[in-house]
Amino acid sequence: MNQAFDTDEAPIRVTETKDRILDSAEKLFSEHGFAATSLRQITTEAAVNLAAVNYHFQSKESLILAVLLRKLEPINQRRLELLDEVEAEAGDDPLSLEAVLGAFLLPVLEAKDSRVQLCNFPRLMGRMYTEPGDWMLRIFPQAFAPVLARFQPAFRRAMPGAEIEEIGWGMHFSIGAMAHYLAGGALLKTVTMGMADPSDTAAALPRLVAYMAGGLRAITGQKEISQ
Amino acid sequence: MNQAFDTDEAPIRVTETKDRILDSAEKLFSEHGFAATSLRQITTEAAVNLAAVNYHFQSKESLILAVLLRKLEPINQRRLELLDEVEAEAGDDPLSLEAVLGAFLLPVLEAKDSRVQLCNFPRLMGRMYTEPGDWMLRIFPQAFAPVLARFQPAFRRAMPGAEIEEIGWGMHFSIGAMAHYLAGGALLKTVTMGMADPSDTAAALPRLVAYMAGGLRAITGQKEISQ
DNA sequence: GTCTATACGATGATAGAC
DNA sequence: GTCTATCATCGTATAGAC
Repeated sequence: MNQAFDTDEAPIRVTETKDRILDSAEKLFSEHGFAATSLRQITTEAAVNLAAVNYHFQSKESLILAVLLRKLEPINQRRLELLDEVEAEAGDDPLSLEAVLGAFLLPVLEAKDSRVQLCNFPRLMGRMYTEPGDWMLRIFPQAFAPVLARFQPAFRRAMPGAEIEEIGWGMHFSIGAMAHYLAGGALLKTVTMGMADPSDTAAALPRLVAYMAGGLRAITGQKEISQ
Repeated sequence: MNQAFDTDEAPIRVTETKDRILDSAEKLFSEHGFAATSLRQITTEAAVNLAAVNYHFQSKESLILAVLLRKLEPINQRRLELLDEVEAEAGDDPLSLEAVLGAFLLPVLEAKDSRVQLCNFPRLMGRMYTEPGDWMLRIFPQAFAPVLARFQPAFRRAMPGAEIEEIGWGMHFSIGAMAHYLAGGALLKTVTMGMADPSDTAAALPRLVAYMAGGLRAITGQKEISQ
C-alpha cells in the first residue's frame, strides 16, 4: 500500500502510515469527537489497514493522546517563548500578571482560529481536562509539567507576597475558565443572550486575561475590594 | 423478578425497576464515567433485564440525561431558595456579589461531599459541560434556563452599571472554573504542589467565591486595579 | 403497560500468516 | 511492518410472555 511503484527505486513516500493515521484521526476527532469516531473510519480515511493503528499505537486511547500531544507541543513551545519575552522586558521588576496570562493564553487561542482542518481542535483540548482515565499520568509529564514549571514561578513573580497555595487554586480555576471557553460554544452565546461570538478569539483574549487577573488577585491578595 | 411473593397480597415493592436502573446507573457512572460503564453492568447491578433500560429510557444517552436531571433538580431548587434569601436580605440595595455566587455554588458543593453512593457525582456534572452531543438542547430548557433566568438579573443587581455582555462572559468563565473544580481532582493537587485537598469543599467554596467575584468585577467594571 | 429472551450490526482489540 | 481473520463486547431493536 505504501509502495507507489514496484521498481527498485525508493518510492516517493509522501506520507508515512503513522502520520497518515494521525492526520486522519485529528481531522475526524475534531469534527465528530473522540467517542463518535471509530478506528475503522480513521483507517478508511487514511487508506490504511485497521490493524495498523493497533500496531503503531496500542489502543484508541493512546492514539488520542498521540494526536493531542502532537498539537500541544508547538503550543507549549510558543508559550515558553512568549514567557521569555515577558521576563526579558521586566528585568528585575515584578512581572505583569496580564502579560504572563497572555503568554499562556495566546498560543492556544491562536490554534483555535488557525487554518482548515484543525479549526475544531481546541474543543478536544477543552474536553481533555475533564475526561476520565489515566491519560494525565501519561500526557502530563511530557506536555504539562514543563509549562507548569516555568509558569508557576512566573505567577509568583507577578503576584509577590501571595501564598503559593492560593496561587495554585487560582491557576486551577483559570485553567477551568480557559478550558470551558475552548470546549464550549453554545453556552457562551446563551449566557450572553447572543451578544458574544464564541469563535471570535480576539474578543475572548482580553476578557479571559482580565477575568483571570481579577480572580487571581482577589484570591491571593487584597480580598475585599467590596464593589 | 419484582414479585417478592406469589400471594395475592400487594407485594412490598421496595424499588421500582426504573428507579433501580437510575440508582445503579448513577453509582456506576460516578465511579467509572459514562463511556466506561456499559448498560449490561448497570442492569446486572440493578438485577434487571437489559432490555428494560431501553423500555424505560430510549437510549443510553437518555439514561445519562435522566440520571443527571434527577440530581440537578434539587440542586437548582436549593439555588433558587438561597437566592430568595439573598434578595430578601438586600431589600432595595444592590445585592452582594459574593452572596449571589454563594447561592449558586453552595448547593453543588454540598452535593459533592454528601452521602455514600453519590459522593463522586459532581464529577459527572463537571464533565457534562464539555461532553459533545445534543444533550444541551434537551437538558437545558428543563434544568438550566430557570436558574439562568433568576441569576442573570441577580448578577446585574450585584454589579450595577456593568454591561450585560461582559457579565455573560464572566458567568461563562465562572461556570468553567466551577466545572473544572468539580470534575477535576488530580490537577488541583499538582498545581498547588500537594497543598490543597480537592475533596475539601469547605476550603474550595470561599476561594471559588473570591476568585469569581474578582474576575467578574475585573471584566465588568474597574478594569485596572494594577497590582 | 412491564418486562424478558434473543438477536443484529458495529466496535476495539488480538493472533498469526506473509 | 503489514494484512487477514477472528474475538468478545458494546448499544440497540424486536417479538412475545405476563
